[in-house]
Amino acid sequence: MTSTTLKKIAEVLGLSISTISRALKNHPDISEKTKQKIVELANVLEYEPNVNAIHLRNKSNNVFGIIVPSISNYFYDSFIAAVEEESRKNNYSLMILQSGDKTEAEIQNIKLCRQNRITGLFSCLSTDTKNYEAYSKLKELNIPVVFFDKVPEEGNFNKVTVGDTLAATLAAKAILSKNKKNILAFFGNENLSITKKRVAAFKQTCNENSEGIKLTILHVSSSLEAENMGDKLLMKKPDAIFCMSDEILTGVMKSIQKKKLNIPSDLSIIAISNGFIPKLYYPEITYVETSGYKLGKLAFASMLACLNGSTIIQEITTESILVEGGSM
Amino acid sequence: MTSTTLKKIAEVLGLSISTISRALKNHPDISEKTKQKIVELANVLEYEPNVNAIHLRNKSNNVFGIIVPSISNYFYDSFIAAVEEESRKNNYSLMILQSGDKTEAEIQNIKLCRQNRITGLFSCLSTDTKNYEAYSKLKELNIPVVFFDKVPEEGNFNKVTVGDTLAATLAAKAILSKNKKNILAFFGNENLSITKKRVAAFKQTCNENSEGIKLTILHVSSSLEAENMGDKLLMKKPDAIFCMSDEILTGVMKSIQKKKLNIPSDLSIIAISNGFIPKLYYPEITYVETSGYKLGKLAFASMLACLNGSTIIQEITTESILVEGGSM
DNA sequence: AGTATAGCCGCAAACGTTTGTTGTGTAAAA
DNA sequence: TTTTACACAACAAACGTTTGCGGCTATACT
Repeated sequence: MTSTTLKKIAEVLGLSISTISRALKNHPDISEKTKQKIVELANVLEYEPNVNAIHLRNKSNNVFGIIVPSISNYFYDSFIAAVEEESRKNNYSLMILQSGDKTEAEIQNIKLCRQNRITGLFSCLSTDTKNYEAYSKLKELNIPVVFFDKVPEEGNFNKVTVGDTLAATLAAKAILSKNKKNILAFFGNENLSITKKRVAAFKQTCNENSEGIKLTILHVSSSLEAENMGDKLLMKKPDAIFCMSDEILTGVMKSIQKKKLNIPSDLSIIAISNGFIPKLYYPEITYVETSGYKLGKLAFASMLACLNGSTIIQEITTESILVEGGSM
Repeated sequence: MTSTTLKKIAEVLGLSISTISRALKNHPDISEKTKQKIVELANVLEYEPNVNAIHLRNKSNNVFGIIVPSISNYFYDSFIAAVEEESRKNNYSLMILQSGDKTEAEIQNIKLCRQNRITGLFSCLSTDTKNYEAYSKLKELNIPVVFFDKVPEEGNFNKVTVGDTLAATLAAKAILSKNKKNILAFFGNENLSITKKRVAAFKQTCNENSEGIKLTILHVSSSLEAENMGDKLLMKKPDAIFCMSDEILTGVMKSIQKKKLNIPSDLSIIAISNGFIPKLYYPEITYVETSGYKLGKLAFASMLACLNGSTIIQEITTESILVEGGSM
């Protein structure tokens, strides 16, 4: 069975195609009686406009692209979920691409987006992407780009990020307020701006209240590495541990379980997280929330602003809150 | 800046549009010299074919739809990741929709797919979807549908599922081989075919080797419920626990950690899982693997078969393997 | 020299819309 | 009755491709 078109309806009713088109869009030029007849038949025949034809004609295709390192990630998932929700609400569809955190794949994806003449792009940079030329080209084509999470350090781009500084500060304060003295802080790849900001804020907060505090800062690049470092450094009896991400937290927690340490009596632990992983443990881990979902909503709003002609380059940051588990 | 079209290239070179089109597709009718000139200019001008025009002309749009209950789910994520990989490799794009496990949203999504004239649909049923009419309509329009994970119990549909029976059997055997006698088995919503199959297989395997075995079967519908049931039933000193899913496992594990029980000395635990959650604990939980990734690859192969005109209705099941952690 | 045969390329229609312009018929105003 | 106006609907072009068919030129064959 072939799908029904304006032409088919027109033939059945003995009217012209343009009349059908206008009737279906409730154009005032068409009389009520005619409209009724047309709408009725359209329903019977289950008319669905051909989006390709529409987009071809209108030179716009109502599709957003979205590039994430990986789709199997609770943070990006919830980001995507938020964008998807808003997109649907606003009659856009979504094209989701994974970069695998590789610059090459990222560029390939951008090209794919160009080919598909997307309306706008949400993108999260791969760890070692330093060249933003491909993005600049999109801007030349009048395709707005909103970066999220991992964003370019410079350049005139729209960015939405979690409040790294605030989040790390909150976590540090939570630790200090419990009078902890021997703090072990785990961070990720030190080249990422996200890491730099968190380290800086964490350090500063600790320094401001440094009365006999011993702070050890570690950089690890995987869950396994975090676990191994934990295995070594737990011997030194830290009384508080900070994990900058879920991935790190899972590694450290394995190390803690291995040693059968009790939380929070033997040591406290706190993380920056989206919330899923911390709630997996008992007691639940106290964390500073960085919501991918909220970030997604913000990103979408920023995108909409661009589409409505706003030329202001925005750099938005989400608020963070402390969510108490039982690990402090 | 406006994008370059065949027409533009044609004008610059003083050739006809059709010649450009053919040259770019390496049609034998066009001479090598002309081809070279054209390809060269196309590169300089960064020509990208307009997919909407192509799809309009060809009446096919190389987009697959994929409906999942939720995108924030490790199992579905890896399923999507696999399909996305294959799609890209085969020059398709993907339209990802979430049903939120609600029939209403599911139907809405199917409609969206129809509107976009997708090439094919991958769908996972919502828990209480009983009416497959919307899917039948797709088939009438010659749009192939491949169901995955949660599939219709009847009806002539293509389905790919994890090997529920085999997986549950493997898990039960693993438990029995360790000579456990007091088994607590957690299952999900008992209306789902997936649950029914797993319960049946698990029971049967236990019965076949039932020498003084006490088997308690529970149905829970959330992680929290699993945790609560665990809080109660752990008093009865089971020596082995089975969890049919990640969600249930996380609940039970909290309950176990709460009671500071030791795994595997106090009790053993085994789950059916994709593998992410079990590896979060120490010792890592032994599980029977049901890979969303593999399922995705299978689903895609099935879809391709449909597209190539195969009219055979397939019902494929993935193999499961036991992955040893330290929890048995 | 005349005809057949390639080799190379252009014409034009079609895919399904949208929309500016033009063309009817009828009713109200002059 | 003639003009003016308006309500309603049709015409046609355009969006960027693809592709069957036909046309032209030059070479090869009789």
